[in-house]
Amino acid sequence: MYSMPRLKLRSNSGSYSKGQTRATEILEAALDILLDHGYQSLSMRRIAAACGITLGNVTYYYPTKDQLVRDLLESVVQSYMDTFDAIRNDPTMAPEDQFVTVIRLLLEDIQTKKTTHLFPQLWTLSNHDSFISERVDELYVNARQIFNDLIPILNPALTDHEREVVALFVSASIEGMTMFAGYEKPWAPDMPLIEGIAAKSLLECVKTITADDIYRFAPDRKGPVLRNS
Amino acid sequence: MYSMPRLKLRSNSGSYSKGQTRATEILEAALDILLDHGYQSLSMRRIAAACGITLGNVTYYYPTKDQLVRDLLESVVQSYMDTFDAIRNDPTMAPEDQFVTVIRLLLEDIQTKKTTHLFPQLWTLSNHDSFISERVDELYVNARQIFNDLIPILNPALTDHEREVVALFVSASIEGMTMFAGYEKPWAPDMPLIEGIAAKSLLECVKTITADDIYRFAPDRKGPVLRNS
DNA sequence: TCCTATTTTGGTCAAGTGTCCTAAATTTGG
DNA sequence: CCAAATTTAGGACACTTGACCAAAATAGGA
Repeated sequence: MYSMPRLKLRSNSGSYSKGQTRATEILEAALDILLDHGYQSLSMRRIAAACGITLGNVTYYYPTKDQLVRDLLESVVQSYMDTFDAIRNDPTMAPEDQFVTVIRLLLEDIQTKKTTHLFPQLWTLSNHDSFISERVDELYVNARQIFNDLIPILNPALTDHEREVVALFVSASIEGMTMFAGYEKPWAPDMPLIEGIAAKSLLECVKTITADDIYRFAPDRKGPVLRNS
Repeated sequence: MYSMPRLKLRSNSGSYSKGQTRATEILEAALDILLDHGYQSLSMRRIAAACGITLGNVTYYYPTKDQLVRDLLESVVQSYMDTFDAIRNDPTMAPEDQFVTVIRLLLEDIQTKKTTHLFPQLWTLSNHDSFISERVDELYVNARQIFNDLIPILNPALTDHEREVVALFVSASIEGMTMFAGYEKPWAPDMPLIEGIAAKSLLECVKTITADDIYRFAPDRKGPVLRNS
């Protein structure tokens, strides 16, 4: 099983060893507050208190709150990306089984407090902060990569663009479960059933979907401009 | 086409006509700020400024910010519920066409600024506010009702519980598109293609899914406790 | 018109926020 | 062990926030 580290930070702050650990300690505390009490409650003083240090000490490592949040976000994103890369570079099963396994892995991760509480925050912040928006986009591009690798094997007839939209649909479908079957959500007990439905439905989708299905509601054209068949 | 009114408020505040309009004016302004600048920026003073009135005047109608936010949420939820009810009580098409039409309607609504910016906020607030959590849950129960009505027609073999989980999967899948193909999101231009994929995939899912598929990953039992066949 | 209930103003209050600064304490390499 | 670099403490600053209150202005029915 793949486990997601909480944070993966390439911290440049601190030349003494104490400074290194302190810098990560601050980000860990900030993440805890973010998950447990929301972005509203994330203040420099609260972070300092959680670390048992002084406000001035926090600002020594992260002069502005904006910088702290950005470093935190980058660390979080990096930890997810590392996991995705590990999965993608693991050549084991048949494509269909790989596809189903990844879906189940993502649905399992959704059930963690970290993912259930963090990602809606990121989606919200993305709407009004371009820096966060760009980082989150990068993360999802990386997350979809594995689907973009597998779909051409399962359904060679699709064009590149069609495949990317299908990969987006699969990924977004899974993300949509977060608010309903995530950590302590009403449908969390039914996650095993949801996994079964998602595995069957999404695998069937990528295997049998055709350009006719995809462009059924496209207003201006009945098919793609270019086909690579 | 069904249009979603911005707010549907059963305001009890104000006995004079001026008070009635003022109370709605305040909620409208609050919603605008919430959509345009996020919950962070939603302050009593900013609301007052947007209405061109005094801070004290806002607190006269909504003594606490908490009360204002709750009234706003109830009004927003009510506006969506009214729309869902209208759709459900509209007996027009064949079940399959109804199913596809509802999916497309929801995906269209996702593309509005209101829905794209409001719902991630609600999901976030739900994680740390039980009042908001309960209201949002109510809203989604109402939203899934139409799927729970249609699925038994399209697939009579499912038990009540299986049908409800399938309805959840369909609804959650659609919601998941919000962050990727919503208002001004990267995949918004591909929404027509996503509609085609969703319509084909989700209709196929509800028509062909079996208990064997659903319980494929359920650890303790191979099938439901009770079948209503 | 007048009188009462409602609406609006303008201000104060304490609490909390991010940022900045100086001096003390601590760590580390030579 | 010492000196330089780093880390920490503590405080101050200007600012925003939600809540509160008394008095003035307005609205609407009699």
